[in-house]
Amino acid sequence: MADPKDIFRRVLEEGASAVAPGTAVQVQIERPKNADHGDLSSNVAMQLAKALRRNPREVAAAIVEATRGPLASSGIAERIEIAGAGFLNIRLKAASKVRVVREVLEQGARFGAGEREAGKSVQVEFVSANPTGPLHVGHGRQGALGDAIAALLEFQGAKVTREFYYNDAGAQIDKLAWSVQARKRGLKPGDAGWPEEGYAGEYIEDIAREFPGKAEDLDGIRRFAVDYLRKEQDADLKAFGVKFDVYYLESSLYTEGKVEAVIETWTKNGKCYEKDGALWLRTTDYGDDKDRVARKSDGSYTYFVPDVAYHRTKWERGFRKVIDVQGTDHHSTVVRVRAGLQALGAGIPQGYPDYVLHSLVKVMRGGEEVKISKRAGSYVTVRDLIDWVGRDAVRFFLVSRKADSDFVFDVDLALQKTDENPVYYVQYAHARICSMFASAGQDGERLARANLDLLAHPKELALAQRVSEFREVAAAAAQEFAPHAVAFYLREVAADFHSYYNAERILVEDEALRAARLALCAAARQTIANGLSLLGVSAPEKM
RNA sequence: GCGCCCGUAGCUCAGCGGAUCAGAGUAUUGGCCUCCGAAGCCAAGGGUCGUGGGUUCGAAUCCCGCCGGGCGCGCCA
Repeated sequence: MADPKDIFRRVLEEGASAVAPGTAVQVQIERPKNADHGDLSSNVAMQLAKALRRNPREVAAAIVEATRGPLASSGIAERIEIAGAGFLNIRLKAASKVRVVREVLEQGARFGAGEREAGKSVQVEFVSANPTGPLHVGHGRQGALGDAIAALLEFQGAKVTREFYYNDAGAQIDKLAWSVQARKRGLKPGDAGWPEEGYAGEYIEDIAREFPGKAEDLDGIRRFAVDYLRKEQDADLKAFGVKFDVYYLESSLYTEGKVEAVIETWTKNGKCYEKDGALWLRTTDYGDDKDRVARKSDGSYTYFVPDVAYHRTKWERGFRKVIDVQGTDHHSTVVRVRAGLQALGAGIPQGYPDYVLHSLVKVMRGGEEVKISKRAGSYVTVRDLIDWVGRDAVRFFLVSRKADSDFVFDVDLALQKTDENPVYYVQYAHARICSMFASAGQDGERLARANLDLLAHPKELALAQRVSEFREVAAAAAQEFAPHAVAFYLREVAADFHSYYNAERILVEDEALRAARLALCAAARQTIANGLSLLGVSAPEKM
């Protein structure tokens, strides 16, 4: 509540309703980049001017008049200034900028947390790789994104389930088994007798070599290969720092009759019809371009039926908010799955589930693109990236761009210029502050008692204000499923700290001033640690 | 051909429910370690925000066309 931004907003809301009774306006507050425009700014006068058909500056003047009293009693600023076309700017008093430091020290790891999703049961499904090969960089992007989105929602009070869904019995698995069998028999990709669309990767050879049974034992090979690859994926995820609460097997949807049940419900609702020997679902009733086959003429189901059955379980398990993190190559399934859920007539909302689709990662090496495909034999794996640049760098890097932007991972650059990865810049700020405390001593009592009014240097006030932005950054990132906003924000906190550190000595002789400065630095450190934690990146005390 | 996404500095990318939005990093150039960590700081140059229209007092941001790129468009998963 002590956030000056909220106070300013309330003051302006009162002012706006005094000047223009009955006019509904959403007051927007910005933080101007240009210091000449004060610390907080609003264009509410321009918005009202439109509704009132009056000159924006006149409206602004009226608001200034109406808010004089409330602003003074709020104590956050001396006065409102009118600028430009009618902007309302205020300069915050140092005391109100710096107050956040005490809150950070009190709240610790909880600083920045919100209640937007309090009490909600949320599920984030991501990675969901089939056990047919090692995880590739696309899975890495999903892992980094999904885990960060889950953490952001938890930070807003949600109870989050991280879920991994995989196909353990379909045609892909058959191909896997045949490929291993062929390898076991000494065949190589391209040889006569090599399975069509078989997996060519070297890991197939590894599995074949380690399989203790005979090449004729296809079922045994299948079980062994799936088990082998599941373990490998688990190890990769562990190295990546991602943990799942639930692994959901597609095969269970069949064995528990859930796929059949979906067809029954659709049929009962009159959403199916027979044509050309197949059973079709009227997805066009829900915005699809054309109807889709649900049960093929050979009696088997198309993939989206179990997909719908799976999402039905999400709804039935009580998840009212579900986020699926997938590559954009899956975007055509969005409409289909949603349509299928609508056709169940269970009251599932139209926009259920939410999707975060990320563009596929393009890996460049030696100036050439490395093709990413499970079916191709050679692709860059998550494990490769971790080995090359380290877990922290991979996670920070993969999450520091918005999901739908094209992503070029230049392996050579990552290899050669490890030190220039943004993650080190942020971690360095954290380590630097830790280093100061190593020489100054950790004394929470002294920090808590520090007289924050001694902080008056512009860079101190700038850092304090930056720290106070963390709450809204975390809240917005959670709402928009956009962890990259946190990554960008952390760079700014680090920049403000580094700049301050170079401009002013922190460990000064004056004990009171030193305590105040250390308190500010401790707040910055806590903010960086909290932010990095959301991204699954460590905050090292030494580097 | 249709659908979705993208096009912002040499490069990698933020900003996109309009105004105080022309930004960051990197690269280039020039400064800063007898002093808390130089993995840092300070400064400079660099962009008609793909393009042409439209809406608006005001558009990188909203709408339409076009150009360029990506991904989908199966009784594959």
